Amino acid sequence: MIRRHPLAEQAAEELLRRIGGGEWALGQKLPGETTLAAQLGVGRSTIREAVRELAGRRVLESRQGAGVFVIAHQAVEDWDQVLRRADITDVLEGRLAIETEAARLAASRRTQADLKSFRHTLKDRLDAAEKSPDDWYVEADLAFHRALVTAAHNAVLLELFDTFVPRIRTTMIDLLRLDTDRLHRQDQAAHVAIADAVRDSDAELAAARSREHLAAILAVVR
Amino acid sequence: MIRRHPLAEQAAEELLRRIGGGEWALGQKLPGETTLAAQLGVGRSTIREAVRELAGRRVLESRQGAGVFVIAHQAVEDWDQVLRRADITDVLEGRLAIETEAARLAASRRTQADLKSFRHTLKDRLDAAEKSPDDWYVEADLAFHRALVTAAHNAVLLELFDTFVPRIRTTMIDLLRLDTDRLHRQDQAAHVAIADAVRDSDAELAAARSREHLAAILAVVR
DNA sequence: GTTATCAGCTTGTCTGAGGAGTTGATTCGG
DNA sequence: CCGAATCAACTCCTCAGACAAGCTGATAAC
Repeated sequence: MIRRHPLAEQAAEELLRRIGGGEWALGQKLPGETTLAAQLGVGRSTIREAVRELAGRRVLESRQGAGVFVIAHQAVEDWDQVLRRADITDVLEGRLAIETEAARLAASRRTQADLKSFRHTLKDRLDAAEKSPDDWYVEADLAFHRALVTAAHNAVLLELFDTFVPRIRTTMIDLLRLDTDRLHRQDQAAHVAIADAVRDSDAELAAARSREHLAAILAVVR
Repeated sequence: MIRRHPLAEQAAEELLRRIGGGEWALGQKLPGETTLAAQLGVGRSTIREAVRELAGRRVLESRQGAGVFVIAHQAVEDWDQVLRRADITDVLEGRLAIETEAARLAASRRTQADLKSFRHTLKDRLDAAEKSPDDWYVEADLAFHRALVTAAHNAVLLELFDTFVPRIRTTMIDLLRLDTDRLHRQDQAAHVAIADAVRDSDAELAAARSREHLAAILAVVR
């Protein structure tokens, strides 16, 4: 038998499986360390580490003197992982939802600092499009989009965008490998157009232009 | 009443602080367990539990014989917690972004099963609006909205919606306490209207009606 | 120059001991 | 009979020591 995972991790997975299977109700106490150790055939410290791991994942909570309690039936969604596994089209549609709404809000909330940030990131993006390697260009592109979402002044939308970024980044780089220069330069105009609509406080136009731009990317992938 | 954190938790927080502070680069090895234990003035098993906790939070990774390595500079975003702390207006704007896009997509992707689900949840919602306590009504309302997002057939949007639900649920219940019956009955028409637009495959109308409905809720909060 | 070996590191696991906190039954006072 | 104080048994928490298992880089052998 090959053991690629340490015992403590295996024990954690076993416990998580049982918890998910409803063996213990929410808020209920698990058997004691010694009992669990005997049940799984491992030492006490191994069980303790397994419990610690699940505590880190916000599934268990241990209270000295009282016991170990279930506080969630499954691990919190690890969004990085969810996004890594999701279809890229689903991810891009999610991005489209977030960013078009952000563009709409930004049109009515953008500050002078936001507009300055647009000018900055747009210039960087243009420079990068002309003479930088793919990954730099993608970074510059994402910087502008992040500035746009920032201008919406909505913490939740910004956190969502940041969560999406890692997956989007790798996708964009992959896309550029295939389609060498079609996206690069003519895209700059689309980005400027979005920024202009936000500057002019035209919410509908900003949203429409964002949608159009992101739909174009989506079309390439599909 | 002050809650005394166990040493292992304190050690984990200290390590997380140092990692976030950039003391060790991504992928770099931490000092050995014995070294860390001496540094923090605790036993080796305490350090091990701290490392295990951070491993559960996907910040550290330990490889037998090699060492403990940094795989992220901060803990993954716990979205439940982010949403709990965020302004409710920000949360509702996020929901609006997700759901209007979902309505738009649903209009072109809805299946017969989705339409059946609409009829079901709308009926439940009507019943609950007439004669059920607040929390049941909220549950019925959310069930319809979830059916709508499900009909978009996009796993990311559905996960996002589910992430938002806990926070939205408590907010809705709070709202109903204040504003006893103004929202209840007249809202049913708005929900039916959304479902009809999706049934008729009118993407723009479905999105517009969703936006209008959710903006109304947002207006109450603001 | 390439491969084999191995000493010295690392983490993994178990055990025993004692400390600290919680809980529920028991006892005591009214 | 009821409420409060007591306390024993249970729980998790921490430490120390021992040994196993795995990795790494230096050294030796070819």
